[in-house]
Amino acid sequence: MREVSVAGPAGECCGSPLTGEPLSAAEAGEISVLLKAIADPARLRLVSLIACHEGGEACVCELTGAFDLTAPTISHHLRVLREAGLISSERRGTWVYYRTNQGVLARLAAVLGPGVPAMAASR
Amino acid sequence: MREVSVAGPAGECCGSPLTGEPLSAAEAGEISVLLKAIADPARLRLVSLIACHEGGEACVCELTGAFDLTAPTISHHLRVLREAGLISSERRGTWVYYRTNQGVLARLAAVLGPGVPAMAASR
DNA sequence: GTCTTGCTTTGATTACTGTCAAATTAGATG
DNA sequence: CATCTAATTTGACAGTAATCAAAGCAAGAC
Repeated sequence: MREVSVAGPAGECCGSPLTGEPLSAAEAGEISVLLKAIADPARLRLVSLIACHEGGEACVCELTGAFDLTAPTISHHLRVLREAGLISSERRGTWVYYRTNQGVLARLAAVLGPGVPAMAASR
Repeated sequence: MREVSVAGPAGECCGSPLTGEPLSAAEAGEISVLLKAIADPARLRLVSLIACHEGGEACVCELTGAFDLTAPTISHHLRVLREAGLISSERRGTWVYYRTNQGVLARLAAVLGPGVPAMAASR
C-alpha cells in the first residue's frame, strides 16, 4: 500500500504544500502531531496569549487567570504544547516563563496556506 | 472568569491573529473545531490529496487506494472533514466527488501565520 | 529549619476518537 | 425485478485525551 508517498522532485505544480503536491504519509504524520497539539480551545488560546504577551513570553500565573480551568489542567496543556515543540519553558526564580517557537508555527501556517509557496522556509 | 475576551477594536498591534492580539474564547472554540478536524494524519492527507487532484476534486475511489484503511474508515474521515466545513461533497452518478473549501483552509493558515495580516480576508 | 507561593506530577474518572466488520443505501446495468 | 459496484451507516471495541483533587517539588521569605 501507501501509494502517493514521496511525489515528484518538489515543486511540479503550484507551490503550496496542501494544494501543490500531496503530503506524503510521513509528512502528514509529523504535521498532524503539531496540529493535534494545538487543536484544542485551551491550547490554542494559550499559544495566542503567550505570543501576544509583551516580550513574547508569559508567566504561567499570567495565563491561568484567563481560563475556567484548574492550574493542573493548564499545566497539562502547556506540557502538551511543549512536548510538541510549539512552545518552550524557562524557569526564572519562582516563576516559569513560556514563549512560542515561531518557526514551528510558521511551518504549520505554510502547510495550510492555500497559495503561498512558503513551506520551504521553515523545513 | 473569561478575562481576555474580545480585545481591542481589531488591529491594535501587529496584525496577525496569533501574534497580534489574543484569540477570544469564542474564536478559539471555532478555530479549534477546524483544527481538530484536520489534526489527523489520514484527514490531513485526504485534504491534501483532494486539493492537489486535477480539477480540484477527487472521487472517493481515487482516495481510498492511498491508505491502509478500509473504505468505511475513509468515509468516516471524509465525513468529519465535511461536517467541519473543510470539504464539500457532490454525487455524480455512482461516484461521490469531494473538493476542498479554500476559504476555510485560508482562515486556518491566517490564524497560525506568524506575521501575515491576512485573517480579515476570510472572516 | 518552617512557611508560603508557584507550578508540576500522579491517579482516577469520564468522555471522546479511530478502526473495523457487517449491514445498508444509491445508482447503473442487465 | 435482480444484480453489481460505490459509498455510507451502524455497532462494537480499544486506545486516547481532558479534567480535577490530592500530593509533590522548587524557590524565596521568615
